[in-house]
Amino acid sequence: METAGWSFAAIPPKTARDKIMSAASYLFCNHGFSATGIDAILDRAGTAKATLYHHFRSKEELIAAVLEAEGETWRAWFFGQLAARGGPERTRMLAVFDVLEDWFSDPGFYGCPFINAVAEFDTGNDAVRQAAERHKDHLLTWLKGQAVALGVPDVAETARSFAVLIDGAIVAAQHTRDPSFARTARRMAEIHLDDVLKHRLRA
Amino acid sequence: METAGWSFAAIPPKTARDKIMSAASYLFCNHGFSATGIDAILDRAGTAKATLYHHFRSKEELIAAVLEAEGETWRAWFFGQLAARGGPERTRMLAVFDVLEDWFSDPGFYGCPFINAVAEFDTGNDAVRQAAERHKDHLLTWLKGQAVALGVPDVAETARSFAVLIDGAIVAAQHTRDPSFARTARRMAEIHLDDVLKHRLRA
DNA sequence: GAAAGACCGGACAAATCTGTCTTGTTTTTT
DNA sequence: AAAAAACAAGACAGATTTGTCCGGTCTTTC
Repeated sequence: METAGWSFAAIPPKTARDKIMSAASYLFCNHGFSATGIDAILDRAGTAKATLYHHFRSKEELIAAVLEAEGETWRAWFFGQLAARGGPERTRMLAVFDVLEDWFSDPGFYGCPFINAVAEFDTGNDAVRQAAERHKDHLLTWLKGQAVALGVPDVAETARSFAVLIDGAIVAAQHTRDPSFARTARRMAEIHLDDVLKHRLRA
Repeated sequence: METAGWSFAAIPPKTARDKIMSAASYLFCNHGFSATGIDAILDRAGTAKATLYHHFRSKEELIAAVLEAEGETWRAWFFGQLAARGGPERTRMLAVFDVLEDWFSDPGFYGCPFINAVAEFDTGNDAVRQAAERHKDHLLTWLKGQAVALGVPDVAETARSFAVLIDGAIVAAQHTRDPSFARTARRMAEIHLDDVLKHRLRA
């Protein structure tokens, strides 16, 4: 059904644990975490309830496992796509928005699981918030590395700017189902880099 | 407790209907829509269950009413803040990010209710998605009006760019609890305006 | 070949969910 | 003052929730 490769739900499941993870990923991400019941996951996975509670102590632990797996799968796909693209440093850094557009264009695109999870649980759920923070740290680290390679004067601020653009593009694309918001974000990233690198030449 | 004025939950409730709306706003926005039960709303509101179902046919209708009221209250606050700020056109358009920073700085800030609602329900819930679209249309209309007043060549693209920056700043501030992402977004808005207006001078 | 673990199917418990209904009191309107 | 609407308090129904447990089957591993 889905062959995009950025969702854990798309990985062909072999063991019962994988079947549960795959079904839970799909349902959590498409219908929400609270709204998805254990029974619905079991139905979709075709497994027994005892099997689920053998592998996961609670629904909360299953949610954490799904978020972890979704993040890992997505990052492997995302950074893999980035690594496959060549060109000068600047082009490779801006390529994040080209890869984002591919992501947005998938018919099964449901936004960022971490953004969605924080939005749903929000106040008081530190486990979810910390998982989202870890995920975003991976991205920020990569962005900082690229910024350093580019010779950007304020590395942290450039990484923050890219993070804002990425989050904004994700949310806008999720709401409108219009993948071209990735290009809108890309244009702003371009002029941001022009701006900070121009200032560097002046100094 | 909360005096910020941008949340419906902060309006002093008088009638039982308002008490229900206020309690529902707070709980929905802070603990999630699905996770908040009718009984929890009743407890917080101090009203009877029959009263709730006298005013709202179902929980779904209550959610819709809360979203509508939250949107209306927020827009009244937001555009009121913007209207109170003077200065040249450019400054007033960029002031959206100053007002956003005030919003982010409130201890009770829980993100945008519409972003959170779409994130939670996502697939298949057109009512929520359309409510979010209506809300965002208000903002886009205002942004386009400002862009026209500024003499921006591509009004639609500038409005889209601002929308991406606004959504991105909201999400980043919600995740990190760091209001200064509004300033990061503002800087990119500045250079975006510089860029499009410079091109206009060239032509 | 035997032991161990993974898995199925479903009953079961206890709590919680949304929504209805009844009875009676308070408030507002006419 | 009388009629009408709003509200409180809570019982109740029916469905659904998470999580446990039991008995039997299959597959892997040593």
